[in-house]
Amino acid sequence: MALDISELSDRKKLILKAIVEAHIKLGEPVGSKYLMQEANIGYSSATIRNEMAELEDLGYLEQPHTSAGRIPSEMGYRFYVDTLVTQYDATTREASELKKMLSFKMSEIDKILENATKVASAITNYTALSLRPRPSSITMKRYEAVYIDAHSYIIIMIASGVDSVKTRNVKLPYEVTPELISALSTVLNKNLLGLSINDINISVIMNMERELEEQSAKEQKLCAELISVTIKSIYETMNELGSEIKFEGVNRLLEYPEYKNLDKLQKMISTIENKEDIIRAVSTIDQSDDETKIFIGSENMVKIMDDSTLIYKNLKLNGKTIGAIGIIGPCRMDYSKVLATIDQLSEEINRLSDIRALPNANNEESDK
Amino acid sequence: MALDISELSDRKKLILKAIVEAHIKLGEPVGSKYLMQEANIGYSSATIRNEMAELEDLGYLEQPHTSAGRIPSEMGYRFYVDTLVTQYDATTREASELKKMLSFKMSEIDKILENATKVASAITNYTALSLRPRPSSITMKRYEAVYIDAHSYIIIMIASGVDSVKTRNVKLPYEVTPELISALSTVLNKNLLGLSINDINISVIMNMERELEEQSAKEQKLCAELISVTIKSIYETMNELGSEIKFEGVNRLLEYPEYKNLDKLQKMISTIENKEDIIRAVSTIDQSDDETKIFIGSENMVKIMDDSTLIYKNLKLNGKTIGAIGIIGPCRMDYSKVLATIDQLSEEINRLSDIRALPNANNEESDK
DNA sequence: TTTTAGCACTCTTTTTGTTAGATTGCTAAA
DNA sequence: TTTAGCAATCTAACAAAAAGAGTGCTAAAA
Repeated sequence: MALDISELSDRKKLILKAIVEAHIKLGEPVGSKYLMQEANIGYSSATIRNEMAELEDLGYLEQPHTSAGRIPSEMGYRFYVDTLVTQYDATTREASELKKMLSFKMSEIDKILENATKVASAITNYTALSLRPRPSSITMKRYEAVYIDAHSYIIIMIASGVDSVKTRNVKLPYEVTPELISALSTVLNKNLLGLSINDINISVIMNMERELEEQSAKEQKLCAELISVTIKSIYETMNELGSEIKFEGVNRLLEYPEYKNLDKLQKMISTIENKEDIIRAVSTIDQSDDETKIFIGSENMVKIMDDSTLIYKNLKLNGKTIGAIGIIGPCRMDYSKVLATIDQLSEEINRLSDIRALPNANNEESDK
Repeated sequence: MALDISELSDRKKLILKAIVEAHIKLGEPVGSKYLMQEANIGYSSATIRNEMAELEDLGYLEQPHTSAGRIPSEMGYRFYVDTLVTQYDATTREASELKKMLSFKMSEIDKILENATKVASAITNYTALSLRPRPSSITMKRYEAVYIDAHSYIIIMIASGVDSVKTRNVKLPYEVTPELISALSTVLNKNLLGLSINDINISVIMNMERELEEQSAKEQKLCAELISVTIKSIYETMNELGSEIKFEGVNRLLEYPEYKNLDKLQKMISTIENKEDIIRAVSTIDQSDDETKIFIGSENMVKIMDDSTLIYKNLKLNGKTIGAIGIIGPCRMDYSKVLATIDQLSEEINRLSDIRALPNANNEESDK
């Protein structure tokens, strides 16, 4: 099955491309007669038939049943996107609309991702998703511990690069004072700024315990415990921050006949609702990778998502990966349009940095 | 059509009840023969037939077509839940499981609601939803303003009753100092504690402006603007806090034949995805109401949700409404089970207050 | 008077059969 | 090497028939 691309003649490529595009357009198996008449292939249906038979032997096409036309196999789609897809030419109208939709009152990372997802889903008419950056790449640029009462305080964390603010409520089985919490603030900022989840090791923690002890003049055990629960909270927050996934336009799935099969739809919606599977699938992708990734059908994807394609790209802002955006739909997807939309979106977001630099009077929410 | 309940003979009630329950179980129209054999009604099918014909005349039953059995009309369901439903006797096993699932490491309101929704969906096998309390009933017990840089600061708000913490990032077109932001903190806490969204009026705002001016010794215009954007953020946060709605188990919809109709399913999923419609529908319910509300079919519900039932109940913790929980499913719903589950859940949550009172070592996240 | 058995009638669902249409693969001719 | 033509295969669509379910009504039984 592992055949060189060079094995395909130009005519085979032409025919394969025509079949994939016709199938994307119509959603039905395409036959030799249709190809001869509608696609501009200068051969008779018999010739096309022969080529199709060979393409099927090679694994690029499939035949649902004897008297049906051919549909592309996963391998066929893969070949199509890898070599044949002609870049979709986003019309100027669409591009400017996209820019308008995106630039609307945004600055905070969650907002950008949310909006990008909405725009992507609206323009492509497929289900879109967004992901936060991986936990390992998240660092904080500021910590703040706020005393609530003798048995609880709040940690506020501001993530670097993006203005995302997270808070966490910590309850304690022992008593603390406002002074101790304030000292905790100082220690956190002194020791943890810029550290990622992997950088926070025992020696860092030990050091923090010692410093808190010195600063607060409280007993060693109390300080150790306070640092311990605090670190645990920070750890959990960083993890969560790195695995948020959001969907937009789930209902659009229903517009495509491939999900009219309720079993498939059921599985797809479960996958979307549970999220973990998709997060795991996407976690294999290098975060600094600038390429648009395409997973067709069963290609190392979540097993449940056979027959579906995920197109996925990391988003950068000021050179830093702030997350990723993806589109999910049937294998029979308008690849050129989706690819163009995703590329353009990521470009526009990159360009947003200029807007962000300007101070402005909009208040932006930080959490939701 | 507006007939007294007293008009129904006991036998009619018996038969109506049997029909509703059989239809809930089977999902199909039920006929006289089935009732005679399976339900324990001591009459012949002919007698049952006569009664059924009369129940149909009275509006309690419907006949999809001549040779089909009867299905309950909305009015039939309504009568069933109002008078006939025998309280589902949650087995001890189920009850204890429920308690176990609920009590797991919870204290923060979001967690409680999220968990309750999951449990409700899992036990009933329908789609569950949760809502936050209405904006008008939300007050804050603490404000904290944290200086970030000359052009931005963060407001932290802690909602009363529940430990829900919200933060908001505010960007400014003019410069501020740490001292000014600290003064802002003081002013906020002095003036806004315990005030709901409706209580914050012009005179409160004017007073805050004056106090901030005195405290910070900054120029009047700057103080006025700072108060203004801050109030705007607080206002938005309170509003958001009061209209959060979350769903769990959407995929379960697909298990019921009434949603096999893709059109209906499509509408339902859109409704769920857009949320506003449901929020609006539920907003009509008195928040202090302790009753379990049942909306069957077209009864003053979102128009899109014809053929579906929403069961809905406010949740209280320490006597205060902390939100609400609901179940959505087909009209043909296992009412007794759903009602029992919801009632039991709300009771268990009420009882959680005891657990909450104890200090404990768990840290609980506050935002997500 | 109330209940029930029986039966004709209606409508749906399932089955079966038939036909028309689509598409292929193969063969033989161009 | 390409193409025309044709038999073979399969599906989709339609129609007709049969089976099944349930009712309403009538007349007999309790």
